[in-house]
Amino acid sequence: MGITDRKEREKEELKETILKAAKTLFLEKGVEKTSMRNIADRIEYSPGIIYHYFKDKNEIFHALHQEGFKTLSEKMEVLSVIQDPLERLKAMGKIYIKFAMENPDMYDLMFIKEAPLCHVFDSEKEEWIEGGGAFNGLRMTIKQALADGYFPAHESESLAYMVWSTVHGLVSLNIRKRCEVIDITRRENIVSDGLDAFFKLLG
Amino acid sequence: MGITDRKEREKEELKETILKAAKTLFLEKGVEKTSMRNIADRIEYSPGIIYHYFKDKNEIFHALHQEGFKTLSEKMEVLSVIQDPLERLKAMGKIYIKFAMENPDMYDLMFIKEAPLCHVFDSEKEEWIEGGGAFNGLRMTIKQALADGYFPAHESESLAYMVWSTVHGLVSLNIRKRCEVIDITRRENIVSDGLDAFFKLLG
DNA sequence: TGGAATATTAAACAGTGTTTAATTAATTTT
DNA sequence: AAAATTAATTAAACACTGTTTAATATTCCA
Repeated sequence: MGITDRKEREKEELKETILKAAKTLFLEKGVEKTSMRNIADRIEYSPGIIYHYFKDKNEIFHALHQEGFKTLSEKMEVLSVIQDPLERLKAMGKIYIKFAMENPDMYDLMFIKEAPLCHVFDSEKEEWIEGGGAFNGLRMTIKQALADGYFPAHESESLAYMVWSTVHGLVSLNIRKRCEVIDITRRENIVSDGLDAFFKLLG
Repeated sequence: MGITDRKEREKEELKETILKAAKTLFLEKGVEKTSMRNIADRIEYSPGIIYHYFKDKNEIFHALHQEGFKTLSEKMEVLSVIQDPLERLKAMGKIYIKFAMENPDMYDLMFIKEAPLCHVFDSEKEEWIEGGGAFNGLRMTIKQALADGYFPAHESESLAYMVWSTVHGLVSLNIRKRCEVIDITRRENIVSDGLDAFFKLLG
């Protein structure tokens, strides 16, 4: 039946409209400072309607959260052509940081904010699927590096976490404006300079 | 005159009481979820009174912020006896992480949350004094390390930022519950294991 | 066309940070 | 000591917030 299909589509459309408006506002003025009424105003509907499409504000957040991970993992796809694990690792770091610096609010949503993660993995103890997939790419690369003789005496899981921590630290301190302590002449490029320093350390 | 002094002291006392109540609640249920009425309830005063001692909620946050930095810098004092810069750097990392893991909510307040930093350095462009002091200790240690021949071809500012980023990343990903991606058998000790991996990389 | 289902809304509820004017208490001045 | 002044404290209000409810408008199918 094409009719029910179209109905479904139209329903999906409004859902999409809500999501788009929410995204704009969330990334513009932050999640906390965006109210349901703000979203409703923007799409020219009453606030109540949103609750027909999303359980609550957190569910909207969660939908955008997933969207962000999809975008990031798409950007990581180009890595498959890089054979050398160390080179791939470095390229990975660059992509990660580029994504974070180009979409700071989305990065914030994905990795810094706290609110709604319970939503993400608490349900059915499925352990944060999106994030797990992304981290697995890093883990595999590290494992291959170890197998190829890089980083002797290291162990994959803690090394992978440490690598992730470094790139996350570089961008999150910057996003959350803790870089005021950095020498002003170095501040502008401190994130990529820090990444280079890390690469130098990796060898 | 002792009388005005005592008055001053009594005034300070209520301020201290507010601060203590706010701290308890902030660290118990988070800053966002603690309302001014909650604080007022706890000290058995009306909500309005708080505004006689603090401009707004942010100012309370800021006061606790400073307190956290004082505590952390006190813990760093023992470092002065360590001569070798690399050893001192490692000890620094351990203290930093220990502080963060023992006071996750305070750490969150100091380095992860975003709200009130404008308060901290925007006033008089004095550039985030507390944080600057703490970072300077790291910077000095790194500079000494470079002077002593450690980390050849590295440069102090970006290296210092990278080191800070790594330890911050290690703890902040953990505090903000992004460690669900880590192998469950390794999860409990992943922060200190990650730190060890970093130390191994430093040499 | 009438009845059922759905979409949408207006209104209410309990909460928020903050400001205001009023009230109580303390201090100083007469 | 009494009155006037100042400070401390409060109750009430304002304009918000997320969410729920019952009522209304719209659409669909028989």
